Amino acid sequence: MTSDSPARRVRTRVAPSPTGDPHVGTAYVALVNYCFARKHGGDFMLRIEDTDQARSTPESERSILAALRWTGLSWDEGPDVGGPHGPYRQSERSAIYARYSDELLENGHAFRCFCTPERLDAMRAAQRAAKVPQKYDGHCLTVPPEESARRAASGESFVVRMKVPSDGTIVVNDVSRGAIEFSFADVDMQVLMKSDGLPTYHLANVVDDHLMEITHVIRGEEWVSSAPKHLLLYQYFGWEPPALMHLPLLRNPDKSKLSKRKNPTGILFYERMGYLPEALLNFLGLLLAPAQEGHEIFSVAELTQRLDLAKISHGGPVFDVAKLDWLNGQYLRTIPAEDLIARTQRWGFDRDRIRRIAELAQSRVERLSDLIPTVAYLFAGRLPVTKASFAATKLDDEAIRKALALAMWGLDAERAFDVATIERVLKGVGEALGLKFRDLSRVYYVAMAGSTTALPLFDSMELLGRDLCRERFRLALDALGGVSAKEQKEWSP
RNA sequence: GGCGCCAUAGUCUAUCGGUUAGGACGCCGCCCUUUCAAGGCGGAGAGACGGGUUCAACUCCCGUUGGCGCUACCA
Repeated sequence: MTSDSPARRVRTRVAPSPTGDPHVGTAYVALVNYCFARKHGGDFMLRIEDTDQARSTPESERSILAALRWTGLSWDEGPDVGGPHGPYRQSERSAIYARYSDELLENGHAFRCFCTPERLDAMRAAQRAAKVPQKYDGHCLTVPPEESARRAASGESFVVRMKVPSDGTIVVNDVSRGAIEFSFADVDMQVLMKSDGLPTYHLANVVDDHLMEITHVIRGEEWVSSAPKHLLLYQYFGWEPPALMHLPLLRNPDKSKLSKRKNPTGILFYERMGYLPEALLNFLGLLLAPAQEGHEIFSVAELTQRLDLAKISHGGPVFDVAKLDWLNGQYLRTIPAEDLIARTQRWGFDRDRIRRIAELAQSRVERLSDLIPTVAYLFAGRLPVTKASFAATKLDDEAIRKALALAMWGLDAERAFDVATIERVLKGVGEALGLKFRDLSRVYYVAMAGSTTALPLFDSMELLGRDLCRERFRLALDALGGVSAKEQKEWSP
């Protein structure tokens, strides 16, 4: 099967894990999958991979759906729209995975592993010390099937691991990278079912892609090294594997993997900053399809025409905000003025938001002409804060930086971003630093509003939203010289 | 450390053995202009390094270096 003449109806998917804020990388992967499916008259679906009970949250899932919807990309099947291959949320498919895991166990392609985390840790430590590759040593491979079944039945905790041939090689045929060969000796006996009875990514992914009739798996490069395991699973089940394609990972300007510590990575950040979804998608599209000379501006429909998986370049592209800015400007300048007004209204002037801001501002203005300057920071992106801006806080440099860092990290660890949460976290920082919140708050006013005079802090922050607040924290910290690695270690909770 | 992926200007990229190495962002300059933008025009700026193969290498091969990813009962 080639990417140009698929034998079956093309079906692609994007499968985010709801463990954090919607990431631009998800939009990037969704975009290719969407365009590829459209190009071939196929289906594009959304699946939620929430098998990590500890980290998955419904808030994150809602936020990811909202962010993806904002981009304008639409899916034919998914947890919100349904479809014939549901459920589309992995946490609702446990019975299915258990069945396939049992099948593997029965056929001898997998085995129960009763090793404790402690033994596994010790094993890895020893391997590290001996400078040998870290992988499961096969300790439970020798447990006889009857004993294995008995121990499981008696309630002993176990995981299911896949068996891997002891020698030989396996070739991963990547649509654009070509053949990539791996020795089985380098493939670990991956855990397929966790002790909580839920599958790991590897099992769930393979089972779902097969059941959902996915023909092309287009995903991030971080999956290349586990592709052999996936292929092996298809083989064990006797299923035809889908075509595989690994996209390069988006990078920070320093070439490291795009991360929120160094850059805004949230789709919603770009929304809050006032980028148009068309511009964001156009920008991401530029990383997927070579621009024709002098023709950098194109729609998703045009990208769909031009997309050629084999031609996507393999180097990890830096997410160049300057170029996104230019593109967004192009879009903003060419849409009709009526449209500009409507979009601006939708972006930051919906009735409820305006009303709330007006109520907060009312007691703080004496003339109507005071209003706009008073609330301007709520409609701005990045603020021009400098070291001098913090003079009014009357705190020393280190205290300010620590206050900012602790607040940023504390807020990052929270699921919610509302007045109550923000208040709790920031006041907690005050206690940790032994400062009266009244004094400490000035630091946050400057960072969030650019001045110690503003509408109430917690409301302002909620109104600004998590992404914009994080960016302002980051910028304020930068203005003061940042946080050294040593400080980061000392200050971390 | 092991395995894998990658390597053209600061950034995104074109080139699929023979080009003055093309375009876009950014940067600089000029023009337009009541300012600032926008717009127009122009400019500086690139094949990581070392070996091969070939009449010819950015392009193919090998090595080095560098970047990145994986190396979890996370995805």
